[in-house]
Amino acid sequence: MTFRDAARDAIHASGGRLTSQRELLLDLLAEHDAGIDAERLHQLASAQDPTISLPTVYRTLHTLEAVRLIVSNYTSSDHDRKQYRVNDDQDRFHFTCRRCGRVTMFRSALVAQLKQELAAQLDAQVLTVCICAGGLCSTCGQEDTP
Amino acid sequence: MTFRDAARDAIHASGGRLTSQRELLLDLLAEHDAGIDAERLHQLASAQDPTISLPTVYRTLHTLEAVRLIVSNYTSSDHDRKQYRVNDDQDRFHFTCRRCGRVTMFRSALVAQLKQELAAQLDAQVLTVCICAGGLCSTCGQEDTP
DNA sequence: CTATATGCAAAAGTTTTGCTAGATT
DNA sequence: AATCTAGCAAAACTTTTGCATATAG
Repeated sequence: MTFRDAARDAIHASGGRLTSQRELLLDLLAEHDAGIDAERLHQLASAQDPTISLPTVYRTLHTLEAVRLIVSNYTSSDHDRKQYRVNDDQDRFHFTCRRCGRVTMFRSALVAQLKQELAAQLDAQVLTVCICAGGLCSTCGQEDTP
Repeated sequence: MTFRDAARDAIHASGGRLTSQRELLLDLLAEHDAGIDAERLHQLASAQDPTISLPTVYRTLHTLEAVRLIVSNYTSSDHDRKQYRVNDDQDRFHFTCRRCGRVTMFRSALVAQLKQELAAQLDAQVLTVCICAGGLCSTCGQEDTP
C-alpha cells in the first residue's frame, strides 16, 4: 500500500474527505522526506495550484498530523518554522550551525535509552522527544574569527 | 559573590549600564530558578514598576543572555514560549504532559554522552542541546479515556 | 557630557480563526 | 442532500524595531 493509499484510507476512516488540495499536499510531503515547512509547502503547492491558500496548508497539516500520517517538530532552538514530514515512526533530531545556519539530521541509539530512562524516572509514557542541538559545524568551527 | 554582583560586573564589563529595570529583572530571574517566560516576567516586574515595558524585558533578556548571565530554551515541543533562567551551567530538559500540560524538569547523564556522540558523528562543536519530551504523566496515563 | 537604555507605538513573522461559498461523499 | 473543506481576510500571539526621551557612568 502506497503512502497515498494509506493516506486516503486514514482520512476517510476519520470522516474526512480527500480533496485535490490534500492530494497535492500529500504528494509534496511524500517527495520531501527530510521535512518541509508550511510556507515552502505552500509555495510548491501554489506552483501546481495557484489558488491554494496558506490556511489550507496549515489546516491540512493539522489534519494529517491528527491521523498520524505526518509528524512535525522544530529543527532548531530558535523559534523558526515548524517542519513537517511523513510519519515513518523514526525519530530524527537536528543540529544547527550557529554560524552558517546549516541543519544536519542525526540519529542516535542513545535517544531510545534516554526515553526509557525518562519513562522510568517520571513514571510516564514518553510519546515524543524533540532534540535541537546547536553549535559550530566542522567547517565553521575551524575558522579564525569566532 | 552574589548573582547580582556578578551580574553588575558582567554588564559593566560589556559596556552596559545597570538600570533600575535591569536590577528588578535580575532579582526576579534569581527568584525563579526553574525558569520564567518573558510575559510572566513582565507581569511580575510591572507589579513593582508599572511603567516597565515588554520590549525592555525582551531587550534585557537578550542582553543578559549575551553576557551568559542567563540561558534560555523552550520547554515544550510546541516551542510555545521561551523560558529564561539564571545560568548555572547545568543543562535541564523538560517533559510536558499532553493531557494536563504539567511540565517536569529532568536531567540525565545520557545527555552528556549524546552530546559527545553527536560531536564525534558530525565533527562539530556542540554548544547547546534542547530536549523537549511529551507524553502522558503518571496521573494522566492511568485514566480511562485516552 | 555622551553613549546606552527606556517607552511607546507600530511592525514582523508564523499560525489560527470566522465566515461564506464550494466541493466531496 | 448533508457535511466537510477551501479561500479570503483578518486576528492572534510572541518577539522585534524605530524613534524620541531619559538616565547611567
